[in-house]
Amino acid sequence: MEDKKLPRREREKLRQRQEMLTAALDLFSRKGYHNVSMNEIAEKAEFAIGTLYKFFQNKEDLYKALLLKQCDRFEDALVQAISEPDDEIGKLRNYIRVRLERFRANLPIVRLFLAERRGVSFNIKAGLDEEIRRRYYIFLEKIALIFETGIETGKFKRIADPFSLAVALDSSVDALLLHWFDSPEHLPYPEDPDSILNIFFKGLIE
Amino acid sequence: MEDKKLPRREREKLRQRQEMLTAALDLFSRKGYHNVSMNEIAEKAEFAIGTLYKFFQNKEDLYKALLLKQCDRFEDALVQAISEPDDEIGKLRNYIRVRLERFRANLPIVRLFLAERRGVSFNIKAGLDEEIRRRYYIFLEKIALIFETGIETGKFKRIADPFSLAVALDSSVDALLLHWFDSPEHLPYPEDPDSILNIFFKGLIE
Amino acid sequence: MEDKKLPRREREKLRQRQEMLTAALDLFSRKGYHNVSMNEIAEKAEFAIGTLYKFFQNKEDLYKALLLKQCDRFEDALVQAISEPDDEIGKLRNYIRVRLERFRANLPIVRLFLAERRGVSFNIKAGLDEEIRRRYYIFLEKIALIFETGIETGKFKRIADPFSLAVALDSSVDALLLHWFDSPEHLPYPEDPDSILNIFFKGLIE
Amino acid sequence: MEDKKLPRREREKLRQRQEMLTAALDLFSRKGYHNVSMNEIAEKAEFAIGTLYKFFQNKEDLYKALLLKQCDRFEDALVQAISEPDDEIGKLRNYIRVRLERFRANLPIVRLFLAERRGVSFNIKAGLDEEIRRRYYIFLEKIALIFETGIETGKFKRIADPFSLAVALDSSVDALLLHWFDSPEHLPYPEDPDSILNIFFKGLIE
DNA sequence: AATGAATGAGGTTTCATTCAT
DNA sequence: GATGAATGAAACCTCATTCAT
Repeated sequence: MEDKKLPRREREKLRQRQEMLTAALDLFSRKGYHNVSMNEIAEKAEFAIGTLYKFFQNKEDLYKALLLKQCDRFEDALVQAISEPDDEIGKLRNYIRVRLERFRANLPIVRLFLAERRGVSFNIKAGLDEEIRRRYYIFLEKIALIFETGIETGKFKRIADPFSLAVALDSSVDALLLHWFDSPEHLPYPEDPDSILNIFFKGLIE
Repeated sequence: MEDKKLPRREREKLRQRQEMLTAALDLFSRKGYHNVSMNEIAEKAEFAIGTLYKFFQNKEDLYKALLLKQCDRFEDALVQAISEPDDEIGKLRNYIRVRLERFRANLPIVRLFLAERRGVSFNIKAGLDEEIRRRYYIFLEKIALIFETGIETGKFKRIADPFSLAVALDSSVDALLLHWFDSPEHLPYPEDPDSILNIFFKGLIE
Repeated sequence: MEDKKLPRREREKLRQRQEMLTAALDLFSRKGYHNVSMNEIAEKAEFAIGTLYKFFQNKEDLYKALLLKQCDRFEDALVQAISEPDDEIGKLRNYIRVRLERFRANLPIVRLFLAERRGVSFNIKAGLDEEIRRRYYIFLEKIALIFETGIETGKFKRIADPFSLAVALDSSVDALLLHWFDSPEHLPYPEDPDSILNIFFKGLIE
Repeated sequence: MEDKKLPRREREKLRQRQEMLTAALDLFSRKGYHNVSMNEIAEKAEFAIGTLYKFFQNKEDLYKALLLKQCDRFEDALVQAISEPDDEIGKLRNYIRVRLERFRANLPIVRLFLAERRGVSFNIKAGLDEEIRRRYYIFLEKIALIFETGIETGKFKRIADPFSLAVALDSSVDALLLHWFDSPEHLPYPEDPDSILNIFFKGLIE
């Protein structure tokens, strides 16, 4: 990005911060927040523990920075997926496709998110889960808007309120992908986003 | 139940164990496994720490007992809901209704489950998450069977494979209810199971 | 002994105490003082833990009673061995023979003694080790007396002061027997007390 | 020694480790393994408990390091004592003299060894006692070799097998020195190694 | 600015002992 | 008198955080 414009010192610092976050991400996603020590992270990142604390006030802060950064990347990718000039069905297809890609590339991180989003907000005292849920809600509204538009333009039937549809679709995508990746033997591989979308498009009855 | 038939000593022990589990459930579900200490649980349950260890071999054991017990209760209620002599649509309605009831009564526990079921489950070394996922999978197959039967008897269209339908329905119910309870202002209250079922029944298109 | 004369109640109590001591001896000698719990002893003796505490004020007290009782038995056997109407050499032979018998029958207890007698008096705050060393010293003087008499009657040469001889003989018997029992492959079996006695009788030089 | 050549940091670490071991030795030898807590050791050594654990993985590890280090020092001193160019009698004299010195300087440690070597060794789970007994056995064989050589060169009579002689001599030295130091009033002070050696050299009879 | 040794609060767990029944 | 459930002090050990170098 515009890193080039920063003084060398600043760029160097960003690079170091990045290395710490990368090490932390790997460890957290494999072992969980409480089973990773700051020393472990420092060692993997090849910095002294003191240096780690120069960049992040404490363990929680590091975890928070890590998740929010990943959150950004996911959001960016998904928002782009549903922003491309396409009709509503195309947007939903794009959204599912990007979701699938992200799952494949980042299953460990995805699990971290799900834990924060759904569960007990294990891990952290500060309001990280709040923040993540808030952003998640904002994203869901974007999906809801697709349904809304589709309904208003007559492409979709109004079978439920748009936000509920967004929640249902999104959670189904999550759950189906998790099942596919956890136990591939129970489900056919979703080569095609439509295999998921059809569940909502076709209707079971009539 | 039949506790009355047990000798007084045994009944007393069960009651104590129950009090410990109740205290633990409350704490675990609010703060997460790693942010609750055994001393805290003992104090809340108003027992000495040593007494806690008389009833549960260690912290993990306590957590496991807690979750598996709740798991049993949920399963029983849900299996009963889908076993009543009813047609496929009726079974699904019952299932959603019972789910909703359970959510209302036990939101904290539900969060614990979701954490173990979905992600991370970094909470525990032993294979508790495995066990819970295994049981969850078995339950999903029961739901899948309802779809299967419905399809074979011509009540449902075969818009996707039955297990995928089960996953989608179940995760949607979870997600919708969580949203309803977390932020009631974003969604209409699901007075009627059909408000959820219709998402899958009607079909968005055509 | 004169148990018969005691009232039934008293005899019963003695029998119970005996059972407790037997259980404790087995456990202590196999696992060591600190690796045996009072509950374990109570369970093995088939009494309630409270009953154990009726008989012995605390764990230390139990251990003390146990060791002193065994001490008595050993002493009695050894004192008898050296009291029989025999000359000095015969007495020493008897003494070694009884020692060997005791070793064979009670190696675990013997180890407990040695620990208290030689070592750090691990185990116990109270002066158990003092008491045992005191009694051991008294016994050594009896052995010393044999040497003394033997010297005065011209049977033995005065190659060292009698108490030193007693210490040397006794510790050698201990050490040789321990070696024999621990690693039989390193040493010939002492079929005959003289194989030990000769070390002191014959003299290496001249 | 060559500590001077080590970087300052390393020397500092060694010094700290030494202070911890010294504190631990004093406490263990006075109170026994199970009656000393890690906090106690840390406090006596004037370090935080965490620092103690930086140097030793756990309590057992500390105890082990302590004993094996002392073992080395003793062995070195004794092996040197019997390696000097001297005849067999001279070697034995040297050996007893060094033993006596060590006793005077390190009675507490000696007690720890005796505990591990002789009995119980209930102190520790890991095979520390095995290791110590193994090394002790190897040392005894060196003493036995002196007797063997002395017998073959006609200096000693073959009054018993050489290993038994080694065991008897060594245990007698131990026992006599322990008695001298514990209760000086019972025995003459062994100014001269020969006062012990004569017990084995002269022969009581004939 | 970077380091990493030192810290010590706080976690889990055990077990000798008491005391209400 | 016998019981054994309940107690809680105290043990071992970890790890987030600080600060002198």
